[in-house]
Amino acid sequence: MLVRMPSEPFDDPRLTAMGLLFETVHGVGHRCGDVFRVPGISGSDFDVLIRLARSPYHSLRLTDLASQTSMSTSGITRVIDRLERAGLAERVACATDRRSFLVGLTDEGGRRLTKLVPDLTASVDRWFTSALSPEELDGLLTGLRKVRDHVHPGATAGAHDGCPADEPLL
Amino acid sequence: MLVRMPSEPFDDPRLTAMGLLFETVHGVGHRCGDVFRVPGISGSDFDVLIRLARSPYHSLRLTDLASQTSMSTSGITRVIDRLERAGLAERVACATDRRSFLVGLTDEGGRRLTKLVPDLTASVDRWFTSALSPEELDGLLTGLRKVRDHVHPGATAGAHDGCPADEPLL
DNA sequence: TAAGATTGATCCCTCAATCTTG
DNA sequence: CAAGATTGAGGGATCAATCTTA
Repeated sequence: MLVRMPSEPFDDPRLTAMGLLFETVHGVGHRCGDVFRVPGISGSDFDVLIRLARSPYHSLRLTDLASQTSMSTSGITRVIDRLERAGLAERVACATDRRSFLVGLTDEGGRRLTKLVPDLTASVDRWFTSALSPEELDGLLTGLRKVRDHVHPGATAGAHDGCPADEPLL
Repeated sequence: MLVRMPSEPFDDPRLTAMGLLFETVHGVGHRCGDVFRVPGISGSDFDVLIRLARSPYHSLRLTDLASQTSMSTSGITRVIDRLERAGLAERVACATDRRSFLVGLTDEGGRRLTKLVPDLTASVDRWFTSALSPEELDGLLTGLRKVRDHVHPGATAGAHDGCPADEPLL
């Protein structure tokens, strides 16, 4: 205990930069999370829902959801279990590959999302984007985009390439 | 299923900005996390260890760790349980307030951290800071700092104000 | 053999309730 | 009563193993 240690390596600017990055999202998540945590939806649930809403025919394969969200396939399985149990999404067997499932947004899922998004947008504005000038925000987003592409190429993976029909599910 | 929905509210730039923020940290965490995950240290464990290392006398109160890290006091209790079990930190009863504990870094904890940090710094450099030009990084950090201060004032809380002795623990 | 999905075990965190001390 | 810390219950994520299909 109580070793006298050179604090230099612990104050490396790259380390503090990472610390800042984590503290910031943690804080933003904490502030904005209440919006969907109240109606019993987790952050991952919301992430999946909005990705479905933005996809053609409101559907994606489980695998594509996994790679887009950087979650394990196991994790996605459980998210969809929850959403299906809540009636917000549903699995549809893939016509061209019998190993695979598409996940589609239900009407109720769409309604819930539509109800939720304005509040969330306001909250994000309140706690994140409005804290910066347009120039500052632009600088931040440019940096983020570049880092994101560096650590996670394929963030937009599976936007309907192989299996999923380019036709409505039903 | 398959409602035709206006995708406009779902593509609100503030929402995509938040999505980008989350994707980025998630990606960076995933890339750099192996450095400490391998020797069986979680992200929160590391966060606590390095905060201790940076504090005077390598010690902080549980409560202060909680507010600095934005974790619940319960969460901090369990982190310290793990670190104590691993011999990397130890509780010391607070002399001036018998409800409170200081947590101090052990010699072994200091060694482990010293061993870990260079690898981590290299990994952060590899996956985060080196992806940007100095100007871009500067813009990113400026924005982050501003948002962080907005959502989480008191990030530096408890840097020895009340209880903790301004003297060595032992 | 590999890809898509699921299951069981386990880890980490939070909330609510509780105990002790100020 | 308020503050510091701990405990039990429960949610959410991962890994490794497994099953089915390509």
